[in-house]
Amino acid sequence: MDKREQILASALRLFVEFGFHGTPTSKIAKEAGVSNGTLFHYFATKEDLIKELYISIKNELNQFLFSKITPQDGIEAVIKKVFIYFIYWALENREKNHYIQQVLFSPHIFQIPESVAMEQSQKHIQLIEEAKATKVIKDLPTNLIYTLTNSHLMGIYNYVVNLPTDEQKPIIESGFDMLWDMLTEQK
Amino acid sequence: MDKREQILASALRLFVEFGFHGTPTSKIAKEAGVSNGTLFHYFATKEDLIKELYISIKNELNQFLFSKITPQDGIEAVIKKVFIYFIYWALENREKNHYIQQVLFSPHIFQIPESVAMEQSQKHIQLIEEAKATKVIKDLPTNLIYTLTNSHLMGIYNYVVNLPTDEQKPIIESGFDMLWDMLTEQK
DNA sequence: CAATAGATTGACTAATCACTCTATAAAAGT
DNA sequence: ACTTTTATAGAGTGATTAGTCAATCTATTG
Repeated sequence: MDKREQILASALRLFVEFGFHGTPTSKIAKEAGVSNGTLFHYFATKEDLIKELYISIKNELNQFLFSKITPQDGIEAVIKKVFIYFIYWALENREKNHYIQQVLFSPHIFQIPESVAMEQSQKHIQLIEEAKATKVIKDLPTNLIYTLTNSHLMGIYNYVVNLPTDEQKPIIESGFDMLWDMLTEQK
Repeated sequence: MDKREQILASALRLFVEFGFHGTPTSKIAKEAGVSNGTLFHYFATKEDLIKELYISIKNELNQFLFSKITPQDGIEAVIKKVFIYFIYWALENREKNHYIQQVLFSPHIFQIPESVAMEQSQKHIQLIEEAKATKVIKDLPTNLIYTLTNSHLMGIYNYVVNLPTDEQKPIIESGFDMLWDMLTEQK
């Protein structure tokens, strides 16, 4: 792992444990095994570090999610895969998931340029639009569906994260079914 | 408003705008119109201030929610009222709602004693237990219902907060219906 | 009214921290 | 081989900040 990544990895661990305030750049550098100066060679400011860490995690997550879908998947299968694999990713990458939330509810979120935020949600928005267009799901505002899906995901995650591994799967599955029932017309 | 409350009010505003790190105690004191020393007379540490602000907001919210229910309300009506009024409270108290989330996804949350956290969720848990016992809602784990309800609430709030006032009500209403459908047996 | 307790002030301090700067080493380019 | 660029180190710095303290002011009480 190169120094830049080493720094990001240490920053992640420390920010999640001690918060942005509670984590001096010196401590990050130390834990990453680099000097103070090196940290500022890669990241001009601490704020930059916070921001780039957020962006890199988001990108990693998106790449992971969309690597799981195959061309022959129908829209429902795609959405289900994105849902299910998000939970598994979050469970395997708890710190990263926590970090995303931490930034989301902090003033640092305003440092993320609108364009970057858009780019990251774009593919998800497209999925919803497609599902709406093909009448698979209800005709609710796209943003409402997007927001509700995200919060439902966080809800399921928050519950299963405290469960023993073997009890997680059924909850995750029925978690998806609940959402799906909510988004599709009742027959 | 006495000085203690003045300090809490200023802290709220500044913490939400600039974050915990970005808000020096001196700035809080200044904005509250008290001296530095006075702030530390009421709150031994900055951490204490963060913690007590959180607890006071949570208590205020709970008191508000349960003041809305009347003895003749059935369990469904009670749950609906708690749901709907939470959204209205959050819309009227955006900073307070934001602050709660901010603490929730920060390391400061670990400063809140377990007992206080329990006390605050207890009444909500009881509602769910009662609804389950009277077979009004599905027999899912209470904690799962609690978590899903909370995240659904946040989802609805996040959506309606950007809407013009007159478009909020129908979304909030159908937001409740969606949740209710999810939690009750399909007929 | 005297005495005690609590409230308030603001200057002060010890510590911390983000970031700079200079020096050197390594890599890349020509 | 020589020059330029990039990477790394780590001591140093100026600014900031949480929290202290001694002094004064303001109720409250016996």
